[in-house]
Amino acid sequence: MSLPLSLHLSVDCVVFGYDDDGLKVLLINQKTSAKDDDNQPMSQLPGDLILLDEGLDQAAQRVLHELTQIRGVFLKQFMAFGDPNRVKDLKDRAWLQSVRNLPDQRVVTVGYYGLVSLQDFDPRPASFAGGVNWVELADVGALAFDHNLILAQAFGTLKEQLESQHISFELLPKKFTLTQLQALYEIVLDKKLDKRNFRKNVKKMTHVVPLDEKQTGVMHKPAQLFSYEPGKS
Amino acid sequence: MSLPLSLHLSVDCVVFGYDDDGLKVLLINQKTSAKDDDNQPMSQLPGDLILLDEGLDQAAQRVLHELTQIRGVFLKQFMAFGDPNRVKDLKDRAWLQSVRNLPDQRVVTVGYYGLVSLQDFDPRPASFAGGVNWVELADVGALAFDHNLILAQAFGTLKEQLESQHISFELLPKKFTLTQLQALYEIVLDKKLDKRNFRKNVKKMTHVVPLDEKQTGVMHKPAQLFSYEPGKS
DNA sequence: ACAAAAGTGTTGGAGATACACCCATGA
DNA sequence: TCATGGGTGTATCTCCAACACTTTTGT
Repeated sequence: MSLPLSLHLSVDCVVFGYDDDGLKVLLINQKTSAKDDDNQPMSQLPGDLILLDEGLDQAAQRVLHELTQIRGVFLKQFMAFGDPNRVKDLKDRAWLQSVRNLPDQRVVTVGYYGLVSLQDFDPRPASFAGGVNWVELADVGALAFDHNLILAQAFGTLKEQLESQHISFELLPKKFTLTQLQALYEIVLDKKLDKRNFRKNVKKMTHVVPLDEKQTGVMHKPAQLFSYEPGKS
Repeated sequence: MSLPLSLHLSVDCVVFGYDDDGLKVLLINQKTSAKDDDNQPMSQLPGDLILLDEGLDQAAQRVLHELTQIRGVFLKQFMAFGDPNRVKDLKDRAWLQSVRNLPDQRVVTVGYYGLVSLQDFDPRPASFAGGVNWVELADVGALAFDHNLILAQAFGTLKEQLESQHISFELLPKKFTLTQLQALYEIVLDKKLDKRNFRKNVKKMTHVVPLDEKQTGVMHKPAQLFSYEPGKS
């Protein structure tokens, strides 16, 4: 039986991005040390150790910014992952040894999920520290550590909280059409919705307000634009 | 800016217990060192540091058992608490110094909520390491560290998940009446429910099955007993 | 017989679902 | 004028809320 000892704590951010193509997740490539064998580098969620004097939410914002240049997005804690062997897998050892002082130290991580509008936020993050990619959810392959598990849990949480928490608007441009909002719901909830009924429901949401503005440059009847007003009711 | 350093990780368990008197939470008294000034000892949630080679869920079960003799209850992680100052408050320093090797070390904690039936589980825990008490939710005073916050969050989570997660049955005896089930719902959700409508809804839950058994020893019409069958649908 | 909680159906209203056509724009 | 998605109302059904009396036991 081992003593209670110190360990490392990290945050990992599962950032979902949405545009008309669908729902994507932000992944970074591990920078493989130059001399490394060049199988393609492994992908992982943006995450890193927390600093000694910062809070968890703060750490998540900092780490995401440092690794991807994205700043100030909605990020919410959803679960801690503490399997004692979660960073012990063979496939992950080389990379850990190249970046950590104590590569064998146990690491517990706190998962955050984040939401971004790819359209007007356009966080095409400066490639830095490897590479940063938006990957379609369906195209996500094997990730480092237990990051596939973390991603799956984050997506589950997103589904659960989409309706109750007003978070859909984080994924949309500031000005959006009802069709965009509906498409987002359909993707996340993975079911088709009826247009008229959907709009009836949106009319009841007092925090979704119509703007005096319409879509332009489309080759069909331009849609009314709406925006999200968190203040309202 | 400080370096990423090791820190301590703990688990804290918010164990709710239910009987006909209502909903209670399990608290322990901090063992004050003998020479200590004897203001009444401070109460806290059962919690302790995790060991180096155990998972989080496992740690929660172990810690709860060590501190309260309770074993094998439903425990579910709900949130990590990582404010860098959460164990730095003056009121908590004396106790930390008496029990920890590194009393100044930052501690991040993972919160678990648990559910127990006080009736047939009857976990009147052996008094050990101070004292163990079931305290009515309304009577909970100031707790050590940020434990009031943790308790509040746990109760919020319980409310949210009571209906969706089949967890009400953890709080009831193995054999229960529909009136008991309804009373539990009324306490947790803090609203009165209609008896007939409630029973209509329960009839739809295929995992609540009637037994060939009735209440005995009551001075009124004895109620049908039911039990929870997790297997069913 | 009485007290005390168990058990049981019906009705009305609100909210959800299903469904099809005309409209404004750019090409 | 045509193609494309935007925008709108009604009928039905399901689900939820409200409501009161009879039954069984112990004393």
